[in-house]
Amino acid sequence: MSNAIEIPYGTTLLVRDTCLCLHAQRAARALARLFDDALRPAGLTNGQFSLMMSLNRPEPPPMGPVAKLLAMDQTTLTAALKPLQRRGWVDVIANPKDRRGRLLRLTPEGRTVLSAALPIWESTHAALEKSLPEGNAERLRQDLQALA
Amino acid sequence: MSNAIEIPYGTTLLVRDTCLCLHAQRAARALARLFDDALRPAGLTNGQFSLMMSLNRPEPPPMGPVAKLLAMDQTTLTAALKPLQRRGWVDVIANPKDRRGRLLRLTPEGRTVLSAALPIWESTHAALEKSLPEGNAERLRQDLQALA
DNA sequence: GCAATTTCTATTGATATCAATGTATATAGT
DNA sequence: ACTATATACATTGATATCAATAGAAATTGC
Repeated sequence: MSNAIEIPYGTTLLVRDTCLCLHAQRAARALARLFDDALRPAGLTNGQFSLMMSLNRPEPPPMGPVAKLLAMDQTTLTAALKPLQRRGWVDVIANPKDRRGRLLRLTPEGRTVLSAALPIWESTHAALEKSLPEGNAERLRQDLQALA
Repeated sequence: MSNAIEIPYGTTLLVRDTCLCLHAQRAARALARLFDDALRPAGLTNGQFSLMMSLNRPEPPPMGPVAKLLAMDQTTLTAALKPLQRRGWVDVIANPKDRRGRLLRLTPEGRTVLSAALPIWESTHAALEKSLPEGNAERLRQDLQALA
């Protein structure tokens, strides 16, 4: 008898075909590339666009809620802010209501960049939705929402 | 009159709620955390699990098709292989049929690690599917597949 | 008011992701 | 065979992602 560990090839195919995590990572990579390419002329990645858009509020939000909204680790958010701060598109200011925390505020330059990127997002997203069967976009949004 | 650029808050909310790319990134992050946590005792991340599982084939595959299967950049794959090679779980060998290319092969140790991780994946994925409404998992898989 | 706990964020180290570029080999056109 | 093009992969540099840890300030229990 053999001690060799064998995972049946059929099992491999099953995991490949059914793993929701793998499917989500694949789709996330593909969509990231799509929007990164489209937004490149505006100088933003898809993540930077989403982050900056989430900061366009009447009142600058603290970091915690923004990280939660984007379903990302707080340390990831800290790192993601660095290049945006460096370019002068986002200010990280003290929170007068809570001296532990910071507030994230778009600068006027940041708003200019973001508004230039907005029509690119609109056309790219419209083309994407059009490429999906009727109704699938909304259904997909709801299904994804249930995971995050 | 003012030159200030203003993106209406309503536009921000619309982008947040409808952007498929953002929804996909959020879901991908959430599922990555779920499986990373579950697989940690096995010493694998979700991405390493998917990658190693994709290498469990009758014949060791070249890098290109593996990168395509995972919908990742080829340079990402090269980088992802580094820690697996270092730990002796994957061998990168010359391709006798094409001297430009390499073949990726699980080592016996790699198969041991992978087979230990497999039941963790099974239980984690079963629990995940159970948490979704009946039929949504399969539908979601198909919708995600259409994107990647 | 004080101590214990919790919350908010930063830092460090490891891995993941991709663009840009370069090198080697294979393939196609002639 | 020769040249031009295409393919396969590595390297570098920038950003993204998270765990582990630590510090500071707020909150809670008393």
